[in-house]
Amino acid sequence: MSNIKQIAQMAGVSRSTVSRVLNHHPHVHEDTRRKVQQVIDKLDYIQNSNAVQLKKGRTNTIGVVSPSISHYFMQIVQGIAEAGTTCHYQTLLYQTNEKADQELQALEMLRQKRLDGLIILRCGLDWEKVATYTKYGPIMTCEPLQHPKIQSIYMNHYEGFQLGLEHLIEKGYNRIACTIGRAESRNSLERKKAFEDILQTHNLPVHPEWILDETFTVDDGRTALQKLLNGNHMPDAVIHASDYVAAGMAAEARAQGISIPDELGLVGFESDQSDVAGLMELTHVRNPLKQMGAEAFHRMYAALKETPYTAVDLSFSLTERQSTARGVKQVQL
Amino acid sequence: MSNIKQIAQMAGVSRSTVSRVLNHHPHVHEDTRRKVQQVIDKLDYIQNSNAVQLKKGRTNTIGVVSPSISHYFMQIVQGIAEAGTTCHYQTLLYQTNEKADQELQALEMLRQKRLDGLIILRCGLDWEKVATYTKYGPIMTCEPLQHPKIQSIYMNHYEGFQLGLEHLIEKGYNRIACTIGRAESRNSLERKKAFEDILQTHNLPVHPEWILDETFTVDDGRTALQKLLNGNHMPDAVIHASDYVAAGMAAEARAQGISIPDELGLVGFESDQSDVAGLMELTHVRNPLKQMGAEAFHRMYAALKETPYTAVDLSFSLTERQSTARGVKQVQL
DNA sequence: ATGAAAGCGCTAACAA
DNA sequence: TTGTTAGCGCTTTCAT
Repeated sequence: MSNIKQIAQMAGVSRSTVSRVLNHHPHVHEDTRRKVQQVIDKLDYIQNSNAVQLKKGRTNTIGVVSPSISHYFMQIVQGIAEAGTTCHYQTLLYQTNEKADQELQALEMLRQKRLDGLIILRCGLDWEKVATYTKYGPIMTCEPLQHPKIQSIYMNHYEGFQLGLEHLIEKGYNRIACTIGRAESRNSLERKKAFEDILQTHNLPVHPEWILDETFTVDDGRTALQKLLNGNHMPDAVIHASDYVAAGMAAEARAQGISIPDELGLVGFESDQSDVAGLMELTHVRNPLKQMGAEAFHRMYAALKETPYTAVDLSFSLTERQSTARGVKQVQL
Repeated sequence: MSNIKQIAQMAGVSRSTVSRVLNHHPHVHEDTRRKVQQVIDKLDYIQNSNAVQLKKGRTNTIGVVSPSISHYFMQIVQGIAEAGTTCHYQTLLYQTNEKADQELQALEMLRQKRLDGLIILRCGLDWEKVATYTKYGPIMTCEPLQHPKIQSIYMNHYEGFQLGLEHLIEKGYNRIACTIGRAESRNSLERKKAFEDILQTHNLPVHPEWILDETFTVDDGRTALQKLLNGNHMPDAVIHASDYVAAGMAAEARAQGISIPDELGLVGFESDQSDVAGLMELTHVRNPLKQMGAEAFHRMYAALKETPYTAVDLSFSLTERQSTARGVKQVQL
């Protein structure tokens, strides 16, 4: 392994000059530059970045803390990594499996200066504790959070639900139910609020029994439909917080002989770019996760460079498919 | 930020002694150790790993080159990362999007000593070129490859197809077709060979038109069924190289009023732990990707430590569901 | 059991 | 424009 000293010797210059060539400094004579470059090429020399980093006090690496490698989070990670690459930043992924010790490990890496900054997608740790690490480098999160020391890049799910609801209403559905995920999560509360607000605005009924929480899986979707069927009133449409739940409800509806979209309209919510909605011909709202990751990185970059940065607004989008195609010839699913 | 010098001063010892405490060396007096440790704790000191790495000449980090963040590859990555963590190794993910420059970048990281080793999941580069980098650290791949300098951790897909085929035959299907992916990929060739071998062994017909290649998506599965229906002979079962293709065929069969599993048995192939097979009640063969990742890491670790290691055999498994449940009461999907 | 000192490979003030 | 020099923070012989 060659080093800067050897290059200097062979080129007959000092190490500083080699360093200058390496770092594209101005004020290096063209002849010298060329001579040094020749030796560099000949020896196939490359900088030892440990040494560079030690000297410069940074690593051009940011860490990303993710609870899992589900497509949901990986979309965000991809956004971060792609944006990072263009700015010559590495992305180091810490998959925690929601374990506190894994989360702490990532924080410690920041402290050890192996990371210039940290983006936390989800974290079980107390935020005050996390905040104590901001003295070692900037920390951001993609969870909704209000904290003076931790920036939050986060989408308001109110708007996502609003988009889906307005689509349903436009299509003429007027007895609308919804499924949300964890009852008490911030996203769910926002969805619930959107649900109530939008329906009220349109003078549509809001039945408490039409808000079904703790729904996550395909099976939950099946069960949810049964609950609705056993209730006093049956809605004519359901908006979901997940494509999987929507898919489950679609499958169950088919089993029960309920026609989609005529008797029941369905809107899913894509949060992981699985093909489920396409497979089941489900209209759904899309969460721009990759853009969110890119946004997180750019904010991190600005913080690192102490550069001003204006946050970009991210928005949901809706893809219309068979499950709300009312009045259109129904294709057999 | 405190450093070893400060600790040494405050504890009234030399830097070497602090280093010894830090690295749990023997031959440190218990009193000294305690005294030093107190100062360390008090100052909230932590090693600068750049300096440590510079000194030791390694980084305890291995790189993983993946073409995408699809669940398929991420499963392998997760296996690598989990195994790595237990051995105190970091995993750095390079998502290449199949771009040569991204692949090269990962190789360069190895050369720059930012990585101790590299695991290449997929790579478009010429393997001879890749092999030139083995002088900077061990390189392994999860692609099938015979190369003196690059180890390959790889599963024989012959066995996977065999498993599925034997299941179908056991269930009494005897006119079996198959879909494979890219016609000329190594995996496909192995699958094709398995298909021909197993059927011949059981004296079952092998129609060339029952081998459908270039099938990847849900839509391909739909089209494949139509092709079969338009052919001279209709099989009574189809084994697939992908759950998505199988799902598409299932959906199309339903649309055509073909009963699954009675008129048509279906076996999928899970290569990415999506829920598609579950959603569509598909029997399928599972690829143990995570274990494969773990195996790759352990081999890498052995190479790094120059320790002998015996390769572990990985095997496919089959999950039986509705789509081959012949003779069993059929559940309405 | 402990310390002194050299050096890992590099960068950047400062001097020339 | 180039060289000299002093570190960055740490580990590790070699003495003692």
